Amino acid sequence: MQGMEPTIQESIMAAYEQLPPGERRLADTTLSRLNNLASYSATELAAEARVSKATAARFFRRVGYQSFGHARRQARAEAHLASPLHALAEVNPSERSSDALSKHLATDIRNLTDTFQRQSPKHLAFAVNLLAKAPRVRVVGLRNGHFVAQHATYLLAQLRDEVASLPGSSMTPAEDLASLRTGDVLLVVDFRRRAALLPKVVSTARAAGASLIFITNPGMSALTRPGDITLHCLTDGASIFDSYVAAVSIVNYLSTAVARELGNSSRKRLEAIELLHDSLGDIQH
Amino acid sequence: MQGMEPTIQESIMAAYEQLPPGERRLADTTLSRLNNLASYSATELAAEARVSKATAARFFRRVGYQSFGHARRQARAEAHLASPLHALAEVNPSERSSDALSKHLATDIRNLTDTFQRQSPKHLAFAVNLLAKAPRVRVVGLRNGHFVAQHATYLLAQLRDEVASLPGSSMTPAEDLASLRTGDVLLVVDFRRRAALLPKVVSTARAAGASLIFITNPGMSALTRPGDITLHCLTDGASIFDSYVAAVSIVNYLSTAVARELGNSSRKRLEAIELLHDSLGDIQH
DNA sequence: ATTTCGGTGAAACTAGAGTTTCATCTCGCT
DNA sequence: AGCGAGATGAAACTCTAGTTTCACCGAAAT
Repeated sequence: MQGMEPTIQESIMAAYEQLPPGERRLADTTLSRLNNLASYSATELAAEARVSKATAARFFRRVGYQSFGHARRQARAEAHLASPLHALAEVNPSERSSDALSKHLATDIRNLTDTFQRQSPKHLAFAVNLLAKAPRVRVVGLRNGHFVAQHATYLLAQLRDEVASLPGSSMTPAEDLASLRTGDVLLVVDFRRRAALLPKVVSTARAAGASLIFITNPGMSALTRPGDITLHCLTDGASIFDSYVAAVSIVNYLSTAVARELGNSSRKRLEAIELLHDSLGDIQH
Repeated sequence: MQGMEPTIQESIMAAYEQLPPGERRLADTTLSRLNNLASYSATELAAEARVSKATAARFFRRVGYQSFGHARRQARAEAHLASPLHALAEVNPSERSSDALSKHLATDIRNLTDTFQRQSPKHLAFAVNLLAKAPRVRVVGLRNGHFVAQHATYLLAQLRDEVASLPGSSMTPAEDLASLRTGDVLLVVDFRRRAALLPKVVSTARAAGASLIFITNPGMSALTRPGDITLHCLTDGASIFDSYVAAVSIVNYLSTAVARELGNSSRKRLEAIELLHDSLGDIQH
């Protein structure tokens, strides 16, 4: 670990004994705010320690930083390390080779939490209601979104009738789209690097009077119109590939909520499917 | 609760739909920094969202604050109120919230962390090496595992040649399986409620001398044999449906690691695919 | 007692952050 | 096409936070 620059705390503690009284008070208040130091201004810290701004400026220089700004920047970097996410990511402290693994995990946890944090319960409830009550539900997702769309279709089809992925077995989605009517729902999975086909699908469905629900990442709003429901899912990847963990999680949540809303009817349907699979020997228990 | 001033998040979300594109990007970066928003300057946020400082100033005014300074002050007040990560607090057994959304999120975070915790770096590295170096890679997943298998195929096919999902376009996987030889890899996605077909696929591949990598949940080992690689993914759902978030995350991680292992060759392939898509007008940028 | 020297705050100074203005651009609408 | 309405960035501007200067103070040393 040699050659590593010291943390703020280490820098301050190293100098602590040599500090004059005023600066020592300042050191104390600084240390006590260490976790979110970056959100305090030098002036505030100075006031808290009952010293002048001048002393504050000198203090941060004395303990080794070029300026308060430098100390603050490092403080923020450290705060990031000390965050709960990082702690969780350190699942295996013995392994130093698991660095990429920790980073990956941290990224996905962040995607999940940030995604759910920004969901509006109202929008979610509205989406669930549509998915439960619409005469037909169609799901479309291309390229990156395709597998998410398939998952959604698979789950919803266990709960209710008239759920289908499109394009279905046929090559083009035209026929499937043609069957859409007012009141039907099109669930659109639309991620970065959208396929060129998608805008046409969407506008066709819109023209047919279908309600639209989008699962998309922030910054992809070009296809949406007022009245649509948009559920934003973060897709930041730790490396070259985007991560669709949050989208999969949202799909699961939506499906669960649809099941709850449908109540008995969906339960019966699930049981019927179960029975069918059993009699076909389709599943190994 | 009436008369209570809205939180930063609420303020932003309320205006979110009406925001122009630039300000919306800014809203996204702001929301993603919500935890320690106070430690960022408006200039930094603006740079992150690739908008001008002017837009940043307008943004905070538009969402209802007198100035950025007011927003920042409130952000710090909230940060001290709200737990570091509201959601993560719900993970531990205090369990005071009956909120379905939090429970769902907590379950998926637990799935992720527990899944990564139990991965052996050695097994992972071995799997990555196989996926990178094998002459052919085939991926199979049925029912619940199908969409995960598709995702894996989609990602790996961008990195190397000879990756395919099976069953492919044909109805039965027999022909695809027939082409497997010693040294090839079969990636098997095998979750609870396995389809009856899967054991046959696996035994055929084994007979052909292919190496087997399993992505499966704990307690499904019936198909594995010594020498296979098994990556266990938790699939506990918060409610009726199992959650495949951890599996999707592992697939992403594996693919990323394969890309790293292949280095230049995979980079070239990615670029070639990119170029191809562009020339086909397949993607909207 | 005098000198010296580091600590300190007031105030001048500077730098940089935040705001405002204004010209440009891009839509949607006639 | 032509015309608003709104979005946006560059640059001017303002203001505040941070730094520096400088005079003063008090304690230790002579």
